[in-house]
Amino acid sequence: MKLTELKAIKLSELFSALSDASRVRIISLLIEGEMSVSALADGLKMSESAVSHQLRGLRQMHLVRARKSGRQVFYSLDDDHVARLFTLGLDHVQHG
Amino acid sequence: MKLTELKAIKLSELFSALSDASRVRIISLLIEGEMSVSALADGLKMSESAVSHQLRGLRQMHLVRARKSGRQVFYSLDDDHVARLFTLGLDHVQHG
DNA sequence: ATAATATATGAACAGTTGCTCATATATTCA
DNA sequence: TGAATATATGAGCAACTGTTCATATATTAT
Repeated sequence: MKLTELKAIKLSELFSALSDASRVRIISLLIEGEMSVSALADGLKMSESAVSHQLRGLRQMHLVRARKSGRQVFYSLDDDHVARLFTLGLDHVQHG
Repeated sequence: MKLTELKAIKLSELFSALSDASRVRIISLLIEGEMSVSALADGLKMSESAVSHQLRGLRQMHLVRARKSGRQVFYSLDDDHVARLFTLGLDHVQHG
């Protein structure tokens, strides 16, 4: 399969979004449903700042979307490709 | 989905293996079939040293396997999870 | 208005990454 | 044996990453 350099970069950027354990754990929680920044921070025992920084990256990659409600912001997965990549990868890690 | 820290790390390591454009391009060529280091270097216009360094990482992640023949080493994808992750990701990049 | 809460953001810093260059190892050929 | 070829590896370095800390913005409550 011949890949243009641009597509190779885009593809690597997509995988980069999942290339950190903190982000993987964030995704793993969001698979259950939307969650606020502080709920994520609590659940992952990370600082809210660190979570917020990571969410920004995930947002920019269109892997998550934000919904603001009052002073909270609820994040959820942007589309099902994300969950499919996640579970396919998990498959490889667990068995393969 | 509750992930242990260990699985989160393993999963992020898997995605890290695909988080660089050079490695993505290597995988894209290996999807066609096995290829020697120098053929990869030629096809990708990378130095053989750089390709070899990247192949080592991919080998350690069990994404590619090596077959030695004479003084050449032919690399191929280690299992089909790799190709599936690749094409699913490409899907997301092209449409989604 | 002021204070409190939830999130976002910038700077800075340690750790990591991917390359180049030099060198080492392994295999083939003369 | 010695030279040539194919690949691997280590050091070194510039670029990137993920966190913390301090601060900013936005919303709600008093």
